[in-house]
Amino acid sequence: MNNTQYTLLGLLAREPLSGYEMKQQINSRISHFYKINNNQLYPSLSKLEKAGFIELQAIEQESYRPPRKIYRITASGMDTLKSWVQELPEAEESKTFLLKQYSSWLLKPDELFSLIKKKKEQHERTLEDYKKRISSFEEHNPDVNHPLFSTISVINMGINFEEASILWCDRMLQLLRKH
Amino acid sequence: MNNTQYTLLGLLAREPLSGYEMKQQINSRISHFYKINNNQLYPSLSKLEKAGFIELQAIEQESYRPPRKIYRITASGMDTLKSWVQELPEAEESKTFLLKQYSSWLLKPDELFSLIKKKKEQHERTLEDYKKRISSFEEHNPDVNHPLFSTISVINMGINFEEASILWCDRMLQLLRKH
DNA sequence: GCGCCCATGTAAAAGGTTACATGATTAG
DNA sequence: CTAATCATGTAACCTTTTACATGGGCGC
Repeated sequence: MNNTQYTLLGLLAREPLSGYEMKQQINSRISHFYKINNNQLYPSLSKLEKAGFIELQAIEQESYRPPRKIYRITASGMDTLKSWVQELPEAEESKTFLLKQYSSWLLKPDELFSLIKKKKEQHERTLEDYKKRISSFEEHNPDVNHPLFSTISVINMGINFEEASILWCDRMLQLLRKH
Repeated sequence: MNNTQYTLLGLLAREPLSGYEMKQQINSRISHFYKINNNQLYPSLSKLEKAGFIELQAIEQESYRPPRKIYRITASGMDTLKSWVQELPEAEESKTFLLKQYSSWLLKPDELFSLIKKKKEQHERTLEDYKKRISSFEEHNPDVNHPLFSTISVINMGINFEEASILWCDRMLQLLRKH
């Protein structure tokens, strides 16, 4: 099981869909951080079906058009998806975290709360690391055409990302405290 | 030529290095967004050498240790790297943009300025897209265990990222205006 | 008539991960 | 005596990208 297969499960957890519809949803709704092509889609569906995580619900035929194979998720697929969502990915796998969050509605509020708390701590550690690195350069004020200029600006981008992530975690934790 | 090969060129543009040293630098300095392993490293070095973008500077042998092959970048390698850095990657390739920025010191200040301006516009477009999407859900205040809750929180994460990126672009543009 | 949409799928290639192999030295 | 470091490299596998194939209907 990989990100692609879990992503398909995540869509089917919301509603039954055909392969074609899943591709459309991925390439529109979550296109800013994930894309899929036919060669990942159709073999992945076959694998998920063989593993018993999804099953054919119906084959729709609309006159002249090619038949649409509508899949639905099974109970075992739901369980598999849920335990994947619950695992905190490594710090550098930001894509994976986003994909998991897309199915975070499957978790109990307190499960989601503790997951995001761990996520926040992860970002705080990375932020500390960046700040340590940049502090050793702080005195220098390098010219634009010195390598150090790029080194510093890349670290600054990292700092901005980590701060944005921490902000998001805080907002989520606040929201979840109300429940 | 792929990200891995350009990344190696980017390191050699700063100083001559052995393959082992390149791996160490990647897995420490820029580890938060890029990693490399032996099977990418050594074949890539061979390819870069055959293409004439890098060349052997020396083979250092320190008594008992294995010999170190020190590479340096060629003029044609420098040109290739520079034109790669100058191309704005697609919006979803944030990793690639970071890798390019690591060698942004190669560009003239006004070249870098216009690159970052384009980058900022890209993020503003994506941000608008996210805001449009979320506005259609705004009235709803879904329960934690409704799929819409996850949809909204994922879009919110996207908004935070885009805003952080725009902030970074603004800071860079301000810095570059001084030059 | 040309290209796009629908809807499934496959083939080939490129890119990336994990694990292994060598062999001397040093730190615990 | 075990594990780690230095330094190169290869083998096997998994993932991802690009391109192709079918075939009716629709817009220009």
